Amino acid sequence: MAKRATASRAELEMARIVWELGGATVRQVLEALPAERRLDYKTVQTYLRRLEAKGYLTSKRDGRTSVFRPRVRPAQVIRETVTDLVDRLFDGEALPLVEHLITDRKLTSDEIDKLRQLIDDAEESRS
Amino acid sequence: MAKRATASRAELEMARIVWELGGATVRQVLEALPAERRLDYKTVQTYLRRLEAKGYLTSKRDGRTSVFRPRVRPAQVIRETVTDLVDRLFDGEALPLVEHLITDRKLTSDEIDKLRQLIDDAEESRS
DNA sequence: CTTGACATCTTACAAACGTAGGATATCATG
DNA sequence: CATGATATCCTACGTTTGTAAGATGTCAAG
Repeated sequence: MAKRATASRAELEMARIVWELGGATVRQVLEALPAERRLDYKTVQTYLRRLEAKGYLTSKRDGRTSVFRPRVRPAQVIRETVTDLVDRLFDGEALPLVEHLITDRKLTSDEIDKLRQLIDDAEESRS
Repeated sequence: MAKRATASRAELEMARIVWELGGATVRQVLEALPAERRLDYKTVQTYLRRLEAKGYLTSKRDGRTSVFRPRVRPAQVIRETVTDLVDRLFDGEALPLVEHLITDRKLTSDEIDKLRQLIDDAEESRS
């Protein structure tokens, strides 16, 4: 595990979009941001550049534009980020966070069904 | 909701301990930290002071020692923190995070049982 | 060809963070 | 009472973060 520097909150926000699109230009990321998140083009560019420097993304020049693509697997970054949160806010226990998510964020009944399914699956693959 | 400044990662780590203990001195927080987290007494003190300045804690002098206590409800801070994470990393969707927690962090079967219970309860109180 | 529009690259810059040092007061103990 | 341990208060300081400006290049349209 090459220990890359941790990505900041704003950087992760950009990274997620790149993951979702599979790869993206600065402009595409900018446009994929929620409407209320009004950032300058240059700002987004800075974040993507920093993510590249930190090893999260690679860029390839296509004409006069750079296309950024994922370099580490999202699941990996998510794991690290969530682990850090769980460690700091929940003393390393995952369940309280799940509990918070279920009780505090009102899940729809669809989501609850889906969740039940997930649990069954998880239990099945439990040794 | 008086918009207090967001607490940093290290600060939240301290806040959690104060919540857990109900109230604590610098030394108590220091000693409650995981062994591998080797921070200076003064560092912890700085975090607690900053948390107080940001409105998360209050302090009361007891002799020559200050006792810090929670000023905002933990659940509130957790909600804000988790919401931010979910927004940035999961596009606002809570379920994928739950999914990650269930599949990626191996929950024990005890935890899975507890989880089922939580879900049933949640469904019950669903309108 | 000139002029926008859009890119990149480099640089900036204040605020927040992580982490602690110094100065100084106080309390227990030899 | 001198001394070490422990506290507080205030100050510091390099790094990261969030956010963008300036300089410069390029392509497409009039």
